[in-house]
Amino acid sequence: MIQITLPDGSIKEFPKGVNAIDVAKSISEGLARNVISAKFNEKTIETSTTLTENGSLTLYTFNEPEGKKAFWHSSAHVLAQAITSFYPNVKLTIGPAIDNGFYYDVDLGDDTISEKDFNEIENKMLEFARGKFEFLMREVSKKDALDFYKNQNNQYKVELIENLTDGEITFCDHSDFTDLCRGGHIPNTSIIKAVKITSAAGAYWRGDEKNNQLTRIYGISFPKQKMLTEYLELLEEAKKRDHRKLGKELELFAFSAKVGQGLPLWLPKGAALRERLENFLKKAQKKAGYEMVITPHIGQKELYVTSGHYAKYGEDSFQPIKTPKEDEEFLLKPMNCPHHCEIYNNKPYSYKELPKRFAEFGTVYRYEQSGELHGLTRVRGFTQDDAHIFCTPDQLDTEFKAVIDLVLYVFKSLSFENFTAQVSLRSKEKSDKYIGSDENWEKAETAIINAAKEKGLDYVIEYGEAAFYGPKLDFMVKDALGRSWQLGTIQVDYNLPERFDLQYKGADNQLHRPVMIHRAPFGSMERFIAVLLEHTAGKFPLWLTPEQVIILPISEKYQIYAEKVLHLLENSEIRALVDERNEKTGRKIRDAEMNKIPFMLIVGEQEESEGTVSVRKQGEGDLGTFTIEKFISLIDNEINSTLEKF
RNA sequence: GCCGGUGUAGCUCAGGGGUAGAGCGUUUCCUUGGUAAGGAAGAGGUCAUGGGUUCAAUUCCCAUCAUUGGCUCCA
Repeated sequence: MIQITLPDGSIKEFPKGVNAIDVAKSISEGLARNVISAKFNEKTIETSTTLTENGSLTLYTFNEPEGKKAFWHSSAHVLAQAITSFYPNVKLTIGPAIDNGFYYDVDLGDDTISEKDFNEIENKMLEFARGKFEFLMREVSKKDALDFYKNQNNQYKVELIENLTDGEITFCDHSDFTDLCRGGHIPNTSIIKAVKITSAAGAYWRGDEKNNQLTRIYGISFPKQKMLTEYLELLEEAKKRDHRKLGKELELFAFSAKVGQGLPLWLPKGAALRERLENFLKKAQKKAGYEMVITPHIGQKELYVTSGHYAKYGEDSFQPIKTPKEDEEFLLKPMNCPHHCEIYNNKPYSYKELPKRFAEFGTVYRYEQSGELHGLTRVRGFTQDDAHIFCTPDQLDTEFKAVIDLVLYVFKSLSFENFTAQVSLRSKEKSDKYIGSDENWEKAETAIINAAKEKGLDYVIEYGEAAFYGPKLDFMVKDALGRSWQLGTIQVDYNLPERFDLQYKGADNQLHRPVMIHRAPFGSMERFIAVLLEHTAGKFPLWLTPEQVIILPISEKYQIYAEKVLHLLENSEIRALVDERNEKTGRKIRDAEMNKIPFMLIVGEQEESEGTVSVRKQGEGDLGTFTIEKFISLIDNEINSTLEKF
């Protein structure tokens, strides 16, 4: 007998050789039916794996992430089987489960797969799934494994196996299909009831663009048809929140092929929205001791040679601007920091004057790869809510934490609760990507990690995500489709102060090197507004929204009263407009609801005679009759309750 | 930049080798109304751009541009 500890702490005895399904059966038949994956002593196992020693066992159904992973990983095997049946010469590479589904990277040689083929792949997968094939793991010697794939001329699997240790190599068989596999499957293929191939895309072998490009086939599968339908509906819903669609509908921004790709045009409503966001941050920054500065959009090439940007990005960037004077070259600024360093260099500083905090809504231009451009989230010209703090090494910790507070304040004011704090460090390998000494890097990395810890941030560490001059603390927020975007960022930099020879005079009457913090709570106005649009589905907080109130006269007779109400609201700094169209009230209400204007004021005979307004709240309905003063204070209260002071 | 998809009216989209359609919006007229679409008539398109094939191209082919799903990249 062996003792199995279950997640609730209970210990049960079983004969040696039981498997996860047997254990599930001992709990309930229903659980046994739904168990699709298991973990034994923190190791993922097959549900059929025989257990021969004491240990703790966790059972997973499709409802748990671990269950989904096994389900989708197993589905990837079936996908590979289906692809192989259509393209016998295909070379399989890797096929993992991902957050939403799975993919398989394959080398199709001269063949191609397009959307037209998805349907028959899905049908084939379901046909195989119905065969109720078990996933059977078996150990294979390194030699046999290599021979198996050398026979198939599959250099990819050979490369994978060469990096594995003999004795730890396993194959998985189901039906007549075999794949190199580490394990973690569902009991059999018949549990896969619904399959959707979602897209096909190019992907480089091992993620390196110097390697062959493979075809990546994405799919998702479910144990119930209904779940697939719901998933597809969810995707449709997410599309409605797409900032590109909302930006067009709400007339916030636009692009023009003539102006150029990745260069957004801000329309009146969008520009006003952006201005309000800027003012919001300026106010908080003023309290936090920042000083606004303004710098030009271009700078001499030499400036970026000094900063190191030219060596790093020069080739792949907007090329230098020439002037009639020979050898004179300017670059569009890709960053504000070099300019701010020169502002610091404008005069000598005593340690008593530090920290200096220079802030600027600085527009920068970066030649992003054409395939990387995406709505407002990835553009070629954008405005950073940038600031650079120059401080003594002693002040670094306090300053860094103060910036974290500011970022958290900004996020809270805009209801971004689901962000991830990411400590972005150097990659452990490719060190030529970075400038500066190891010593400085270590100091900077330690400073960031300590500050994040002390502030109680729930952070993750990502290697290889640092900027080339220093590590970062990034605040990541997801868009409607679950893609992560970096918004706020704080970076510690010991390098640029050296490159620009920044100094201050210390208490010892000696010159010292200041430390620099780069920070942008929004990240960029463009990306921030994009993610904000997707989060709110266009229903911005009242203080931010372009039009707060729309006045709906019941007929043309009440137009004059409507104008009067409008002026009263405008006098109280409320953004309002009158719907003076020749339409019925029902129609005006519908349009205002669709346009997501937070408050509708219906005015007719009754309101005119009483000097009141009839208030309707978007998405909620009739609130009753208010005097204008009372309505104004309703608005003020709502704004004050969402927008705390910094 | 690479691998796919897409580009038709202001917007969303249908169509298809013989130079075009719907809904919404817009304009005009009727209607003057009370909490999610009142009625009628009209205007509006070099079918992204440039080549090619064809008696004939918006439709097929190629290129370019833009856009889009990924990959790579992201100061």
